[in-house]
Amino acid sequence: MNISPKTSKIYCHMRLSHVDRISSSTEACRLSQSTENYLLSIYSLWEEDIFPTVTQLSQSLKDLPESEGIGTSLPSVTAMVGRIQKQDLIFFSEDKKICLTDTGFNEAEDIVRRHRLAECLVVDVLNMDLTDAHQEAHRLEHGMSLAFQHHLAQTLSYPTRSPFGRAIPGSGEPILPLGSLDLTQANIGESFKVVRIPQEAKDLVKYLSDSHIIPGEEVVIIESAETISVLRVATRSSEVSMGFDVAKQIIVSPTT
Amino acid sequence: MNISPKTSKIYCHMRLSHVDRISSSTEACRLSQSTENYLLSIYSLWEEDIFPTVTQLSQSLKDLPESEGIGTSLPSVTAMVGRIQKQDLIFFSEDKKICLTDTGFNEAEDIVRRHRLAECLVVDVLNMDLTDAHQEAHRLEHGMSLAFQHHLAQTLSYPTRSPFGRAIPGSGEPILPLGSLDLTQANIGESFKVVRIPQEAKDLVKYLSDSHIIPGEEVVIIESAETISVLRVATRSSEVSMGFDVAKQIIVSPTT
DNA sequence: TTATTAACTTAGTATACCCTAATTAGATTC
DNA sequence: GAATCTAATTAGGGTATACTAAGTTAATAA
Repeated sequence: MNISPKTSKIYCHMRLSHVDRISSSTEACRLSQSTENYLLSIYSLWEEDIFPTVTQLSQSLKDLPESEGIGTSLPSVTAMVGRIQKQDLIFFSEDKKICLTDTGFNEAEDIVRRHRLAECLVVDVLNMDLTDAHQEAHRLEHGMSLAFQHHLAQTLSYPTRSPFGRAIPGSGEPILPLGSLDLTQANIGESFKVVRIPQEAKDLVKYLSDSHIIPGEEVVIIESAETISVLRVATRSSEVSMGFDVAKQIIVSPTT
Repeated sequence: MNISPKTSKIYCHMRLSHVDRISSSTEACRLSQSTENYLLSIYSLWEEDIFPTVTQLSQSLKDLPESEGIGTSLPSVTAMVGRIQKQDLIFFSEDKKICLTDTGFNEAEDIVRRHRLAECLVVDVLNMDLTDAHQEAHRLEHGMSLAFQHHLAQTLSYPTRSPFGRAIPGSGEPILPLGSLDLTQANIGESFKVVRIPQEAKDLVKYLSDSHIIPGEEVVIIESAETISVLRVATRSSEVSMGFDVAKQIIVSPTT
């Protein structure tokens, strides 16, 4: 099958109204932490227009902080996915891709919101290093009640994006602002505002935040050496280099 | 055996230097949430000079918020206590009372500190209701890293007591200030400062905080009707009544 | 001293996770 | 079309946690 990712999203949602109706029954008890992790991963991939296979999901779970590779063997993931499927949070498309049902999508939005609000908490309130924010949030997210979430959002004046630039579900913010592109696509000499940076790799996050390449800051491409796939970027404070693979993960939008 | 509780505390500590030395070996991985809950309960009881039996512990675990009675059957507690004992966090005294080893005591202090700092967070930073603080903190405590703890303490200007008046371990604060007593022991007409109030029963917490009977506030006993075991107390804003059993749980100290 | 009770343990299960190793299914390739 | 390779599952086991029901032990009471 070869539907474009965007189409798949719509397809996914059309599907679920079916699936969902079949049995959205007994869900009195909260989801397990493991289940929450799975939904978080699946949602994050969905934001990148990816509907993962079991193998891909297993791969992406390995990137989750705190898990340290535990619970990510293929059989474990298969079994876990089976359990989550039984709870009607996900379903398989015909081509074996994992998709969120309506219920699953709502639950995923909730856990992602908690995660990103927690990131705001540790960075904006507790002044912790951006480098640790993702990991800390990942530990905290499971213990955040709905009331806690609301009060936290209020305290933070209803943020719409995480410190890494990820949209907080329910805030009305689009996943990416219109017209945004990754750094490799940005024109040399033009000024761009950083929208989003990667969050998993600690070293990278440290490098970027030290270089003032964080959401809200302005950057200008100075030089793009395609042969060696290195980009040279001017930031507020200095000039830095980065490989294309890293640049691809940095989303910017034109300064209007 | 009939050692007084205070004596027992000392006894306990003398013991552990033995016990601890035997095997303080492999504890690379963090404690399970369940274990943390057990240590929290045992530590809280210890603060009240109680060294619980398995049955008492089972009882006190039922009072923990969020657990909703789950995991508190006698066989479950017996088994769990056995596991925790194997980790050298607790041991049994000759008269079958559960005591913390040195390691266990340190771990317990840590989890209690996290719990009480979390209570400060939800009340002082997020402006949540005192009524919910205990429960919210109980959910959050497990996800708080050491770094998070430190930053939180700093943000809160290193508090020494929880919003309910419980001492935060490591802050140097004594469990109870010298000369403190419970409300039933307070002289009529004298002014006292509230030190500590109960935290578990939500209705009671609501009643007390609505009546301005919270740590730091001043109260005066107006009347003690022993025959009906009812105390009449003047607070900053009004006069309220309470049974002796409740008054016993409210600790005050003389206003010097 | 025996009967009763309270406190605790053991037995026997169940569930939610985790793993490695072996096998099947599906697609690709020769 | 048979060989191969990858993706996914099944097989077989393990741990931590939960339960009910059926003992056991120790103290108390008759």
